[in-house]
Amino acid sequence: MITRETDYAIRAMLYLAHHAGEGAISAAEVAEAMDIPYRFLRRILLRLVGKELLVSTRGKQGGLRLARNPEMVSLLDIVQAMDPEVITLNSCVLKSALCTRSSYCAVHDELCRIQIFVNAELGAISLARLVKHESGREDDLPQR
Amino acid sequence: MITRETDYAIRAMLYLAHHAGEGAISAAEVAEAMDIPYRFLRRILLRLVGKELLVSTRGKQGGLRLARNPEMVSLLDIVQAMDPEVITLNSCVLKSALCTRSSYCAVHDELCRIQIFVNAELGAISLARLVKHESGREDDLPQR
DNA sequence: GCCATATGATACTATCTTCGTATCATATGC
DNA sequence: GCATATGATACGAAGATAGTATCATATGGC
Repeated sequence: MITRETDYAIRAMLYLAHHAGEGAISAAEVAEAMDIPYRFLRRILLRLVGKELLVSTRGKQGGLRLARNPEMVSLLDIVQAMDPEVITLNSCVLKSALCTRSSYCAVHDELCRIQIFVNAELGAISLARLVKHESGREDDLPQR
Repeated sequence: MITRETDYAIRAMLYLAHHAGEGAISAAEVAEAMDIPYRFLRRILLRLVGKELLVSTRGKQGGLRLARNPEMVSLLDIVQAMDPEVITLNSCVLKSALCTRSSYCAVHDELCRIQIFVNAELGAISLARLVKHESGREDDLPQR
């Protein structure tokens, strides 16, 4: 399950992707536009900067920008930046050694197979693609 | 994420599938064989009975049996019996009305698409298939 | 230089979920 | 009648989640 924290991270990245090339945008603006608690968002953005998905500039006129082109950032990048394990189907997919039921587990194999597909799909969804899909409905876009 | 509770439910169902046609098996035996805390398992089995995936008989010589053939029980059935929401990628997949960011959300659409695939895959994995896959390794099977 | 504005870093807290235990009631075969 | 089995709930500890608070630091404009 994607947590609300990760959901906020995706929304924030999407907002910045919508306004890519417009210079730095403040956390306050993102919080306001995307309806995210400001202080909570601050901590999330800090993490995204740490994971090098965003770059920040401090001081007046400072703010956040995408570190890469929207084409080069996937949902998987964001999800993994926020929590490397959050979307796994089952803990044994990651930590197979912990599955003590037997040395071979058919469930594990099946879940791994599905997990690989899910990760591939998330990896194929770029911010650019999401922005493009939403651009068909200008009314609903978050405006500055 | 599949919780440990759901994981235990799958293990228990698998054990009962392995021994389908052998009459009722007690919760104590399943707990012992599958290394699951007995009282915790009791509550899980109660739920599986309530969801009509298992049938129970009380009293001496009582216990649990699969309510259907192993071919007719999928991982999706078990997961949904334990927690209808647990495996969803994002809460907005289920409760789209709660997604207030905008009336249209590209992320929602993408996640829904992946979720549908995951559910279809889980629905296609029957207990019979899992038992068959494990049967190639008799050493690892839980024996009575 | 000073100050408003911006992020960096981290500590704290309330609530919810998860995992597991405990208790008592009820049914049944020998 | 008693050992053995499930039915139904209540309870509790630990961890995750969601959000708040505080202080430090950097920077542009006056």
